[in-house]
Amino acid sequence: MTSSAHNPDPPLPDSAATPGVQIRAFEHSLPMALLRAREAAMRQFRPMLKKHDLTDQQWRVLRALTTEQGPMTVGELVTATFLLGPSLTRILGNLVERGLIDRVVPEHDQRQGVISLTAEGTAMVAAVAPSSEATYDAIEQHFGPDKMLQLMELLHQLAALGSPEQAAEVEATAQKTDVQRNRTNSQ
Amino acid sequence: MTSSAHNPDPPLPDSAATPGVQIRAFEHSLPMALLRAREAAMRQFRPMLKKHDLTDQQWRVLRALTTEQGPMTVGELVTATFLLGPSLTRILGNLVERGLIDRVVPEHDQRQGVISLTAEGTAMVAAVAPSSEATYDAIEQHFGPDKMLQLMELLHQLAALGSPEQAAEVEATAQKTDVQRNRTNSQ
DNA sequence: TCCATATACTTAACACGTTTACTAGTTGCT
DNA sequence: AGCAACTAGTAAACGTGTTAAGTATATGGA
Repeated sequence: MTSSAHNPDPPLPDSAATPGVQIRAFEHSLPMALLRAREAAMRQFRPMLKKHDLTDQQWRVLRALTTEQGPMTVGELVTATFLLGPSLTRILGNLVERGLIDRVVPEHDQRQGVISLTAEGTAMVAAVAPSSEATYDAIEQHFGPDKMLQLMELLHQLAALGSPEQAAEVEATAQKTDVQRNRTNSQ
Repeated sequence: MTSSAHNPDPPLPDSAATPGVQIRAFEHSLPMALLRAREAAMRQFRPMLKKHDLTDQQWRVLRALTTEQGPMTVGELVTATFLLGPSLTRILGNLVERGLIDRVVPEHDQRQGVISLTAEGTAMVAAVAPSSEATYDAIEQHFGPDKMLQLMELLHQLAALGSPEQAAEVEATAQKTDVQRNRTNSQ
């Protein structure tokens, strides 16, 4: 298994099925690399969460309620947990049913829902947190703390491309390139 | 803890809700950082895919059939696309219905399904690929080609932690740490 | 030959991701 | 006060993620 220096295949190999179409292999796909890396990381956490019957996302909600101090509105949870509204609605419903969180409607704005941990929710977090932190540390230790810092920094910078302004810029660049490609490639 | 280089806030701030529980903020969560970064990247691709009525995953399947030359078994597609079997079953059903792929059962092993692109599927790939490549290039250009290389390398290394052996090692380390924590932390 | 075991998928069930449309409550303007 | 515009969250519909269980075919012995 000499996984050798690097890539044994050329960046954009021609395909037998569609000779004219150039398309990069998955090894060179950024979203794919991010997906695989995340899966590798999550694989370390999931068994532990499963013991407590928690999904990744349910755990994210409980964590957010612990980290940010105290109760939060649904909207605040959306940004804190990086979940979409409709997903969060379902997750909160589930967690309320299980008695891990409470939900109240404040008088000053009856549209909102304010979510807080119950005693049971707090106990659940206390039960899971140590293993969760231990897993983080283990990953960091095996991967290398220096590389971990580097990686986190790059990821944060990449995530910034998702901001509306930057995303628009990227798209504009892409469309220019796309047109050029079509000019040289088609016919 | 080597990670004190440049973080403005302390690694593990205490929480008001649960004074005893130490838990890191999402900014220091690797899976979260990976998720955000991937979302930022995918946000650039999705509008284009949507024009052709393709989901990320459907596009992954078409790409795999183009990149790896020619027909592939369902099992090969599972590893190539990093999709799970049950998801792939549904996706293939969808793509067959839409006439983008064909499916045949080889005589030498009637359990398998062999998938190949139809002419329409090939046309679809040809229609999408240029924009897809243009988007890759635009992201790379805005992020910086040097940083992109660095990031991809780190991601590949991190993904290696997902291999069964390495994952087991990490888990062992985590459990040791977990026990220590419980010894020192709990009452 | 026969049968236990393994392989290659598929089905089923439940949870989340994503988009679109909707409802209820709030705010601002007249 | 009265009504348009906005905000917070939910409902619905469709597709994927994940696990467990099921089906059909292959394979390796006894």
